[in-house]
Amino acid sequence: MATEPRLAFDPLERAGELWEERIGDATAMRLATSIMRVHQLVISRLDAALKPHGITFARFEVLRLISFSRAGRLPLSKIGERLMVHPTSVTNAIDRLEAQGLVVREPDPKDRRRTFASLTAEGERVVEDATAALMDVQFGVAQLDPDDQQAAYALLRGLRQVDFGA
Amino acid sequence: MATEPRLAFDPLERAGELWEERIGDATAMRLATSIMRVHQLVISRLDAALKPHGITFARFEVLRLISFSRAGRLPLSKIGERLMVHPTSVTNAIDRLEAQGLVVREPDPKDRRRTFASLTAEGERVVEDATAALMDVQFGVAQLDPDDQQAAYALLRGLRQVDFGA
DNA sequence: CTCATCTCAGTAAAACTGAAATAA
DNA sequence: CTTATTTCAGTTGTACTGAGATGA
Repeated sequence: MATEPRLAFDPLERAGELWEERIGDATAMRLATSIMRVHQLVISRLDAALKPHGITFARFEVLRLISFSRAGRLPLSKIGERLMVHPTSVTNAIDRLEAQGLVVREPDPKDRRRTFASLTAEGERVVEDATAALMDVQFGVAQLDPDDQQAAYALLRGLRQVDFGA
Repeated sequence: MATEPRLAFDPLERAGELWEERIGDATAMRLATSIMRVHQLVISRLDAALKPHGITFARFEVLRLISFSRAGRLPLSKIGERLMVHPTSVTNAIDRLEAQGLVVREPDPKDRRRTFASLTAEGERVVEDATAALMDVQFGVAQLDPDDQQAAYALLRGLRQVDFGA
């Protein structure tokens, strides 16, 4: 995980200071590098919490999305759209989940280009257990109190304007 | 990049609503998923800005760190410590940068376990051009004004407590 | 001896590109 | 015909594990 060393100073803060000495304003650079680091920390916490359940966070998101669907199944294209991932990434994720016995593919009789994915009984069990495991670690953001979690979400939302008609 | 579809609604907001209907409080989940998405967007903006210069953001960070060093060179172990990446990842990054002619390895005569990395003339040119390119795109966080960039950095810092003696 | 530094070989998960098959 | 959906084959960049060589 490469998180052990724990220096006496904050490496990102230090990088920001050097940047300001040598180059200029470091505000944007500090935020960008902190997003990189926070992502790395949070994803490793989530994947560690999910490891006993045999899935990664990316696959959890697929399972959770299917479990939320009204009909209990979703076309792969819809999964890619909602999760904002490439079609080939969906194919790959469903391949792996199917090999694990957590989802099954079914053809759509009404539109034979389409393939549905739905959860197996085992998939339903895993998604429930995985959900509990993620809530136990507060989704890797436990160091912030709920007000700050909400505030951080609202601020980061501005960086996702491409995701909604803003 | 998988950013084109641009739905009429925000998929993360929708996921949060479903979570609250079906499971419960979605505050932590919303922040965690938004960190994943924002990371994906920012890294793709940074890598796109750097592509004409032949490097990724991860490699840019290595070049920038070396260029900031007093002696113009750093032992690989120091690079890994400051960038908080695994030793084998440093070896790999330096391998690639060396193959590109942007850095050179030199042995440390005082401690022959160590290897220094320093920039070539071409490496110095590339890091300056790349820095300008990143500032042109405001490090991929241009959608936030500087006050919000600063506020977001401060909030995210709480998630990095493992990085400093907090 | 232990410990630090670096490298190597191999693995893994994810994202991408380009191209194709199928069917609406 | 064009377009949508999914898949396939292959590549890339990164991170990891385990092991080893070297030397302080």
